[in-house]
Amino acid sequence: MDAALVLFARHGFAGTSIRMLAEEAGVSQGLLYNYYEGKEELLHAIFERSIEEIQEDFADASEAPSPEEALTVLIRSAFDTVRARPDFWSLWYQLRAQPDVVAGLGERVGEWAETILANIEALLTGLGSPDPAVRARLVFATIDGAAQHYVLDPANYPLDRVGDELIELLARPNPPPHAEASP
Amino acid sequence: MDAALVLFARHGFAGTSIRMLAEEAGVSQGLLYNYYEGKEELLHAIFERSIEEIQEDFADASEAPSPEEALTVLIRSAFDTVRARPDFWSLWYQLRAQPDVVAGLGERVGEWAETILANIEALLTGLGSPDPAVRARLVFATIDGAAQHYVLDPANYPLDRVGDELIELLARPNPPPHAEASP
Amino acid sequence: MDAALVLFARHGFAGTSIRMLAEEAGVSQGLLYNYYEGKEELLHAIFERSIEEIQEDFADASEAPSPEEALTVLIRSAFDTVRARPDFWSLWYQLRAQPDVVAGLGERVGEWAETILANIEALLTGLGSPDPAVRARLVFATIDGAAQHYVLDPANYPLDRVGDELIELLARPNPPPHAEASP
Amino acid sequence: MDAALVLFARHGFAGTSIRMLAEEAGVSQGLLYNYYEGKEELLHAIFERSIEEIQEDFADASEAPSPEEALTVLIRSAFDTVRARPDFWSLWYQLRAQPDVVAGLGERVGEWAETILANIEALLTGLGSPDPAVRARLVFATIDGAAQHYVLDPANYPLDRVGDELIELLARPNPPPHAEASP
DNA sequence: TATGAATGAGAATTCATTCAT
DNA sequence: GATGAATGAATTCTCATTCAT
Repeated sequence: MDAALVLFARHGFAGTSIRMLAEEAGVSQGLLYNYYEGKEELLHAIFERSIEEIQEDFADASEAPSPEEALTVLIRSAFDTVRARPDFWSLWYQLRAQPDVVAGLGERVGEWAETILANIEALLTGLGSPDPAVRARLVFATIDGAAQHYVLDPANYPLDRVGDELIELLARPNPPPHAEASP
Repeated sequence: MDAALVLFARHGFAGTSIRMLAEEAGVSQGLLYNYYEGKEELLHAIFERSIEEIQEDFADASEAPSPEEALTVLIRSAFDTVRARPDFWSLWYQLRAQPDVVAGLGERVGEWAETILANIEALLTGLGSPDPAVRARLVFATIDGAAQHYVLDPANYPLDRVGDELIELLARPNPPPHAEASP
Repeated sequence: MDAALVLFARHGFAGTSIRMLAEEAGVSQGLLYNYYEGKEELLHAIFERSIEEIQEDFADASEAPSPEEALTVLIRSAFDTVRARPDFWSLWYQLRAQPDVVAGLGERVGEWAETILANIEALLTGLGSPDPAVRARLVFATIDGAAQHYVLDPANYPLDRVGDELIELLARPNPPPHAEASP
Repeated sequence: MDAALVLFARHGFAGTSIRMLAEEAGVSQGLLYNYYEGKEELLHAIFERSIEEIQEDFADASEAPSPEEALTVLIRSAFDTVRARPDFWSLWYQLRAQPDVVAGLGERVGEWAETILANIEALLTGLGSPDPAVRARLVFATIDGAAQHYVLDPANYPLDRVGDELIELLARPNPPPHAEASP
């Protein structure tokens, strides 16, 4: 699975052949079929495992004492999971636009975006954000974009500092509306 | 090329066969080879054309009177080009992590990220941003993330409102440092 | 036809495509079909023309005053025709072992070997050769072999001197049998 | 490889398709690619094997006690190898004029002509031949020509008798020059 | 006379997959 | 648990040929 994840991430799912997979893993092609029914099932297995791991990464976000800290934790753990599993995320970013592949991946996949978005929105509401729906999308877009930029160049991308900046900017309690009207 | 772009975006480059391309375009498979040496060259041609179109989309960003407005124009035109060519951007988002594909695409491709990032950074510097390098990455990440979220669901994603929010938040002149210290 | 002959000689008949032929001749592929019904017919035409030319090369062999001179003329004209049309002979040497190609070339082709062999045999009989049938094959083999060696390296092969040597050795009247038994 | 050699010899290299090869060998087309990277590599393998076999055929030529016998052995073993491997020689005679095919066949191929020629020349020098360079070419041409004529019609061509005649004529010690001047 | 768009058939090649061992 | 021989289908690509212009 590790070998497969690397190849899928690098050459795409359709661009990776069984021969490549077997070679990278150092086994015969036939052996793959003792463990997985085919390429799709292997992808499936990778997703099952990765989703569980990712859920662990995100597990403790809800225990934070304040929405502010919860948002901070959420952003940090998002970046942590990207750093821990760049190949998986790279693969996901490639595949998520292909409906036929996503469809074969089970229902849970693809829903996490909605879940995370809803979480962010709830937290922003808790923070008194004026337009939490739109701002949640903004935060989510930033997380997603930064994650990808990191994945494209892990050695140089300052993921932490971008994360801190994002938290600084958006995970702060909003001033009450009337404060804005002050001259 | 239009037919190919649609299929590439939907099924991925490797996941689209010559047969599919010919069928979608309503021609014989052989005819494709009269115009392109193969799938790769077709992809190449799509990129050449799209890059030119995109450069037009971004052409007038530098003529804005102030950094504030320039940044606004840049963000808006980024979202405009995504709205105008969602299939191309979807394809690019799928392919940009595959080094062998990107390598065959010419030098210009892949450089635009650096160019845009540098532009943003320069404008933020002009706006007096405290850490323009990091903040530029933040802005760019947000643009990229939002563009992808839009491309994944163009019918429902509130791209404009996210864009406005981003501009509101970040394309504003920064208050001089001592103002922050006020209680 | 000249262009085709060059390509056929260099890449073989089956190894030469219509596209190559059209390119080498500097015309469109379609135009070829205004003049020839197809690749085979083009080959046919090349053979028709070449056979006529070759028959002219050999025409005056029968007018020689003596078998000795006739054989000399025959050998010389054989080498002359090779020198004049190396591409054709190269092509023929490639194709003559392929029954399906030879079959499509008309009856005359392939018979010339028998004709030449019979001529040589008759002349050798005239010269009093002890075993004209075998010796005719020897002479013919030498002509054929030398012709090919010349065709493979026209710049360096001493075709004339090999011809002279062959004439010297074999196109001489044979001494009457009893002379051999002397001393 | 045996099946391929037969087909290559009969229909030419370019004229033999993978399908024909697979059918003749009684395997699927795909299987061929488990063993050879393509038609060219198969040809390559055939040549590698054949060259080794041929070298064995010629191995003992140098141990002959006299140049006369050595030349006899050389001619006989040349004809032996042709008789033993007519398909290979037929194929070689078809291909040797095609530079691109020969180029892909390794350095050894194509050199044997020079080697054999040099051998013959050395032996003829040993026999006191007046112009060994030219006469060696004559002998080699005869061998080559006769071999091809045999290959074109193995059932009827009197290869042995032609060989004997050649040996009789040319593999004899040359009389010292002054003897020729005797009346 | 000449072109180039177009095609269908076939060639070369890759692929996912099976199975006996 | 592991292999490698084997396959059939699909994929990429080439080819000879046609035809409207």
